Amino acid sequence: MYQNKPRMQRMTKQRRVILEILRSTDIHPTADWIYAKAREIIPDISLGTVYRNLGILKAQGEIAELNYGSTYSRYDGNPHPHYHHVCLECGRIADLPMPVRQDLEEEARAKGCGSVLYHRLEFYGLCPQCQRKREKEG
Amino acid sequence: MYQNKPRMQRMTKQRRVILEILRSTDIHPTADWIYAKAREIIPDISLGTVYRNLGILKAQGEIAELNYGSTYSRYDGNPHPHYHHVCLECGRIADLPMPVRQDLEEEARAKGCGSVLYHRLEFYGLCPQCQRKREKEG
DNA sequence: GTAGTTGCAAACTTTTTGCTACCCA
DNA sequence: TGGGTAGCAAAAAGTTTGCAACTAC
Repeated sequence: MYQNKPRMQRMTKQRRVILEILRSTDIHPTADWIYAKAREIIPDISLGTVYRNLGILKAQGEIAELNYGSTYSRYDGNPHPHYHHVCLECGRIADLPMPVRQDLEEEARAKGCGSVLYHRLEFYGLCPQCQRKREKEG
Repeated sequence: MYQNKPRMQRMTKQRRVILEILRSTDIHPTADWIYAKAREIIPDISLGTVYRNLGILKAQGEIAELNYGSTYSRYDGNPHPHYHHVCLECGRIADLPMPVRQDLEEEARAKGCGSVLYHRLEFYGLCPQCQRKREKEG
């Protein structure tokens, strides 16, 4: 939705350290946490560099970002459980008319990672409009 | 994770309008969009009021907020598809060792809401640590 | 050598909050 | 009438960006 994509990449010390930090933990850290860790190794690394590299690594598919694809929240007037389709092109979010699968929660509970009160499921792809537009443009 | 929860609630004109706007659309709008719509009805409503009421309505379970429960992004060093468990108490995010269900994508595609390239599934509840803590505290 | 990258700092965006006046129950 | 709520504006929090110096290839 917003990202820089230079043509060629360089493996700088900063980028390598950020990637190593991210690969050596499973806590799904925030940019700030990564920044603090990185400073233990490169004391004068800047937060801007951390963000820039996270963006590049994400664009390369080396890492994943856990959010809704945007910096702001969206609100849903329907508080009952249901699934969503999110368009990667225009950001449109649509309700999906498919039944909520309670059996997924059973399966998750069985893994012993804690209690499960509810779940959320989102499908990412192109909405019908953007699909059509892409076909026309080739 | 952060929210105001007054004991008693009043149904003000502002709150009613915000709720009506949210219930009368299916585009899953942002706070700003709701603010613009609300101003057509209550010209001097403020953005702060919109945010405050969205928070209250959410706490009451009248509406839902579509984000990760926090304002910042989290990063995952593992870019391969997998599911997460999010703790509602401490915010911890854990990887779930369960297989990715491609059949869910098939089902979603069949609904005709667009193409589906991948999906995301998160389970919300208490992590083992917070579960134990709650048991001890009664 | 050169184009991508860095640190720094300022800017930007979204959301929260302090305060006083207000108004719903 | 009292306490939750509104508007306003300033602050906070997270993220992005312009720029000159630097560096990996």
